[in-house]
Amino acid sequence: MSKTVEEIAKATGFSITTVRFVINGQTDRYRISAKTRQAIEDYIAIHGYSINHAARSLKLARTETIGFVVPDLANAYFARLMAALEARCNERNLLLLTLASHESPELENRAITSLLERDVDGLAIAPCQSVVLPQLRSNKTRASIVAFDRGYPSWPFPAVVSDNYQGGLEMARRMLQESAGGECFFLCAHADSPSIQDRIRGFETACAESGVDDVASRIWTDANDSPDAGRHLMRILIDELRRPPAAFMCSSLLVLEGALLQLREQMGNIDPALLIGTFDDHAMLDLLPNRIVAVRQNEKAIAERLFERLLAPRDPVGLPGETDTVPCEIICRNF
Amino acid sequence: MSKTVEEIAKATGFSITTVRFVINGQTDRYRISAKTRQAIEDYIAIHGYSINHAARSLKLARTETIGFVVPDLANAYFARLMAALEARCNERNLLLLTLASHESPELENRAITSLLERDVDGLAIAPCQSVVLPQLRSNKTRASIVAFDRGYPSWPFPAVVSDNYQGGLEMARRMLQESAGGECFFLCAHADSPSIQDRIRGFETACAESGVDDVASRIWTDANDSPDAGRHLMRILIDELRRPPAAFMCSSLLVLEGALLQLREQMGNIDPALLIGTFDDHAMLDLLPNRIVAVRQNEKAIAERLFERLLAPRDPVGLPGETDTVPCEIICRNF
DNA sequence: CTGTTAGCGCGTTCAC
DNA sequence: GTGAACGCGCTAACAG
Repeated sequence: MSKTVEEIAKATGFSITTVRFVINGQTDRYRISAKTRQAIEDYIAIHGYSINHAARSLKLARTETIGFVVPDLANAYFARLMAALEARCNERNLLLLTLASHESPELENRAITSLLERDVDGLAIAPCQSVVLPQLRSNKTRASIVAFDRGYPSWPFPAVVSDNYQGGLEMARRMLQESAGGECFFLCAHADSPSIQDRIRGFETACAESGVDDVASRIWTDANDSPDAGRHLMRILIDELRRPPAAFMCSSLLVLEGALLQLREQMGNIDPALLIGTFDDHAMLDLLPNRIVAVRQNEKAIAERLFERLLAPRDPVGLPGETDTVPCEIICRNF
Repeated sequence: MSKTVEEIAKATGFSITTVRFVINGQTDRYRISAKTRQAIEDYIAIHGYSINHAARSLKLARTETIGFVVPDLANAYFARLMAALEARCNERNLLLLTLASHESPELENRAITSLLERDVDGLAIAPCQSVVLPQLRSNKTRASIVAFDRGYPSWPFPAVVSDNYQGGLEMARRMLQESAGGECFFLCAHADSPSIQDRIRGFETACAESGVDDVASRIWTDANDSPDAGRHLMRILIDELRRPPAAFMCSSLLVLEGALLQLREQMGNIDPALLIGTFDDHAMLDLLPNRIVAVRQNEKAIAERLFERLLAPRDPVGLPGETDTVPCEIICRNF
């Protein structure tokens, strides 16, 4: 298997050019005789042909690859996004190169550098920092660059993000409406990220609509997105209230997880009357008896937009960079 | 940014060789003068250097990449495995190319073909079929090939798998011991896969130890691994028993999810006394009040073994292919 | 210490 | 219809 064009040419006795025309299906255009074509096709059917992408890429200065940098694939949202993007890439015979940054600027930079060295044709990044790697800025880089999930204003590239403001707004509205006495807290991790900021603004707007006067006391933030952050936030919230909250929403599933664990640990159980809200949906939420409001991001639509931007020729750096905003879906359970 | 070696040589006035020695840090070995080195380093500090991997790969017939084919990254187990493997690869400056087969033989074949064309140095595959793509068998393929997660006997490559027999055995033992009346059912999806077969054997052994006479009636199987399979299996089980089971275990989290949903739908709620067992652990299981036995596979150890085999030179095909078996961990909740 | 050269496999252009 | 030649950027071997 896996002959090169030259090997096939030698074996069949035809020239490299002829073999190439057959392989590339340009047999009509160059009037290759039917039996020549047949002979070469037969040989390939038996011995196979495997293109050498390194050589092709070197010649064409194009790799047919797309780079994809995500914070964490254990996050179901990013995993689904990757799946959707990979499907698109497959259709166009592009190879998707997925790397994880684990929310570490250093790993993110390594990933980007590595992908640029590999000369990807497009590069989609969910940044975990506001700083932009100089090589990305450079107009020498051929790749179309797109940010997603987090629209840092400092990033001079087009971005594709969920409508986090709308998500926060609608979730908070529903929570405030359902919650006895209109009590609702927001436990926020990774609070410096632009998408979380938008969610907070949505929450604040909903609170204002409902006439909540002390919005600031309703919002509890932590830098890291993790179950530990959720535990911590829930612990200090309970300490402050001297009782469990009647309703709370979380900025991510990880925070929710930690918050619920803390609640159960400290209170002995989770009150089925507790009203829960969370960003990102997860099938396992079905297993809780509580009323739950979940905001689900539309991964397929996001992947679609990303892909379009990735295929488009690279924008000249320096322009503001348009932002595509994709609506979220609100999912309610047990209401 | 991103100059080539030749551009740097031309710009600094030194030869390509000299520039390369500086870049590769072989400046001492070849006694490059300090000021030459400094001049070149200064130039690179300003203008940058980005290696062209396509050219390098073409020359060296080596790409510094590892291919990784998994059924589904939405499965937390594979996502964790990918993370562990990626970490190893990063250490050695290898790029991990991850593709998903979605349990489709066709997509799996596309993925493998694509990675072989890309000339990966190593290729780890969790096969979803017993058939082996001819190109893989061919000794022309340079890559070290390793199977994992599913040890199909027909695959002539080394394999790394969890000790599914032990996992099934220990989980079943614990379940039978805890369950009132020793009742325990096993809901199995993707039942034709070798790893599931091993889990079933473990279950059967534990049943035999406990003197269960009608083991066959305890095992319920489905071809696909999905929540729908879980729902279906639970529905026919309840139909058969004319009551919910006292204890059951599932071959995957997806099956568990479906089974619990079905249970709640049909019974109105999930009895907190229900004893649950499942393969693969998930943090969200913490949220259930039930006693739960979960088998957690050791992703880090598996990634380690995979990586070793991947780095080893390719085995001549035809040999049986050794199998590395990695023990699982049993996690008990609420006991 | 530094420079020159050949060739990896492919796509393209031009000549027969 | 077919063949030959060049060059993409890099590495390695050898020649100073």
